[in-house]
Amino acid sequence: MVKKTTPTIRDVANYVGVHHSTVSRALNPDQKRKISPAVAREIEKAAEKLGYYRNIAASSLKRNKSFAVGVLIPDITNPVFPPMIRGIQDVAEADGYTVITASTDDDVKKERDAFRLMRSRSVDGLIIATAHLDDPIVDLCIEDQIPFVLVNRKVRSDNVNAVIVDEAFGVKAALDHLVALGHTRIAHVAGQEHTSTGRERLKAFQDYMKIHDLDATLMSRTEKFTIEEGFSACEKLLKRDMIFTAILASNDLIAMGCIDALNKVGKRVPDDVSIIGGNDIPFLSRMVPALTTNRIPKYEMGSQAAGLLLELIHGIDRSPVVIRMQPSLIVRNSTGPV
Amino acid sequence: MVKKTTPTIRDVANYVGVHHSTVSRALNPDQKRKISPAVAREIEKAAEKLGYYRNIAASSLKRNKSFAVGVLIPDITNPVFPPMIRGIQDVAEADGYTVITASTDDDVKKERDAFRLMRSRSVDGLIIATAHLDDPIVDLCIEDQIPFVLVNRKVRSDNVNAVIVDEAFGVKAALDHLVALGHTRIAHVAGQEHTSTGRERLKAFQDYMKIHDLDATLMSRTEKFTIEEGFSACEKLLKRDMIFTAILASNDLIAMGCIDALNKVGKRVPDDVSIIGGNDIPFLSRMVPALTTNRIPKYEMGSQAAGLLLELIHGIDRSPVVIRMQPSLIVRNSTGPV
DNA sequence: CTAAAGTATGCACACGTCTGCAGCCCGGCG
DNA sequence: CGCCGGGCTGCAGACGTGTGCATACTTTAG
Repeated sequence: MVKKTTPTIRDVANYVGVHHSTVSRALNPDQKRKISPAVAREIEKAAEKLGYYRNIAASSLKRNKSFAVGVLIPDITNPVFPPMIRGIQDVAEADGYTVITASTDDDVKKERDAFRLMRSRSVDGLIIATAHLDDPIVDLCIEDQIPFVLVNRKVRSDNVNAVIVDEAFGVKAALDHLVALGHTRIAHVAGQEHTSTGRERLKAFQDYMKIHDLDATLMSRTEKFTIEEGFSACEKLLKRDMIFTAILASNDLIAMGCIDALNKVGKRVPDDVSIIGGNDIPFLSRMVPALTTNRIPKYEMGSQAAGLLLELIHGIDRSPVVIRMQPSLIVRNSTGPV
Repeated sequence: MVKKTTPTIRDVANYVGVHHSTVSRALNPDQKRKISPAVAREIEKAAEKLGYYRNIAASSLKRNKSFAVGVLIPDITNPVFPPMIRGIQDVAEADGYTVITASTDDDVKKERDAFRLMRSRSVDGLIIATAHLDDPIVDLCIEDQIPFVLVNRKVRSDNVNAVIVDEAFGVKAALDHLVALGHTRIAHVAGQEHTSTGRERLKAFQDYMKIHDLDATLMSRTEKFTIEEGFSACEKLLKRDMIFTAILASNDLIAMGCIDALNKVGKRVPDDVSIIGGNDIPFLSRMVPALTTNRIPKYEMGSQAAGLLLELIHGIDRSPVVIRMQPSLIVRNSTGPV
């Protein structure tokens, strides 16, 4: 058996008896009107019959357009991201775009590699969920004029398209809830300082505490949004012999780490310490304690970001917009009265 | 400001003062030895300086090789898959391959679309986690001579590369555990009949029950591996007034659905009914009840599959292998004595 | 009936990279 | 001194598709 070479546009053309340019036009939606309907139908039939697939590499080369968008995320294994990715995929694919995702582990070198890869594949746009407050990748995108939109995290400047969360609103709701339960000594376990999420949540915490005349110094930082980091940050808090009856954690994973650290020293949640997370990753309601958290619309954030990106790719230009999604506080039973 | 066009191999060549073919060779690891080290170094410097990225579309077109592999999964939102994907990405990327994933929702049409997409992008190989027992996509791969390996699910034939789980072993371990606890009336909530996972687990269940002279008719089927399906399947079981003290669910999500259904009618887990899931998705240990389950090595399954695929792509040919990974029963507290 | 306008298709080249072949230079050997 | 061989580089064509331009054919208006 001979190795079948995949059919090209010319094979289809020969089969039908027309020039290959005619086939090219017939198979391109926006050129199809130039071709007589009868011929077009015949070409489509032949293409189907021969098992023709357009060679995107060739198309991409000629048109200088890859019909692919890149997605940069810290880690696909973090449960926040799959729904976002799905949101992105659903709208991008509906418009004929392929999405290529890369995990960067919040590592600057991997981020650079991923960016180079995306450039090599000449993606038509980029969705970046890995942004640092000052991000060299973002600078590169601007310099190289690659359409991009940030999701989840933003950069310092507001002059960049982004779909993020109204952190101040979420933190206020969480703290209102704790205060209503009678808590006054509330600690914050902050996320990475160089991300907007970590920084903004911390700032909102401090602002709130100052306004309400509460102690804003009960605080510990983490270097990553992980259970392990939450665990050790909470341990530090405990070792410093600080007195607190509640913790606002920067996200759910950190909150889980805190719970572990508290349990380790015999403190119970919510009886001894109330705790609130952030993001609302799946299955929280089944856990014990079921974590009170700020839910963010992960899928919608992804689809919105993709929508925005497609607008940019299609050349619709207006000034950059920062879309802030409203989180909603989901009260479960990791919080209770003092 | 003029729109900068991205530099090509020719720009680099002009900059250095050599022919562009020399640049091409200098930048290709396996051709580099043909170039004098001095020139090669100079070219690399120039490429870096000018911000050159190889245009993969052009390269792909010429070499008839895309350095991309496709991954077909049912749904990226199902927590089983992200670790597998990560495993695939890590080994594929280490070898210079980009991975493109598509969610198919176990929908035949979407599977076909995804396959067409992968063909269009002329991926060098495919990893398929969506296989049905008889799968047209697999047939297409064979017909078109596209290297591929199955992961998670296999097809009827053993003559196809696959990395899967030793289901019989897992089911036996789970049922041994239940029997040791004194259970004799054990129900099975089966997964999709047209998948190897669903089918093999069911068969292992029936075989085991027969050997141990237990009632193998306590059974309900589902159409998807989801919480909702598990819920309604369990409801059916309950409505039929069957007496059982334990459930072996085909996977964790189905098990969760069963728990919900049991709770709804006031039955407690594990006091009234013991239950065992499958896969060990993340965070199970934090849930209540903490689900007893068969852990499968998700990341390793992904990385093994990718390794196998790369071998195929590199032309190493030997007869197809079916790798069966050993699951390990993780006993938590969704199971207890009768 | 003729000219203009419109429609449908063919022609040829370009996109950026790769690679077989040819040719050059240089050192070594007979 | 001439020839050979090996190392390095240039040359040119090809990969499959898209598109501006030319051309042939059809329709319409005057």
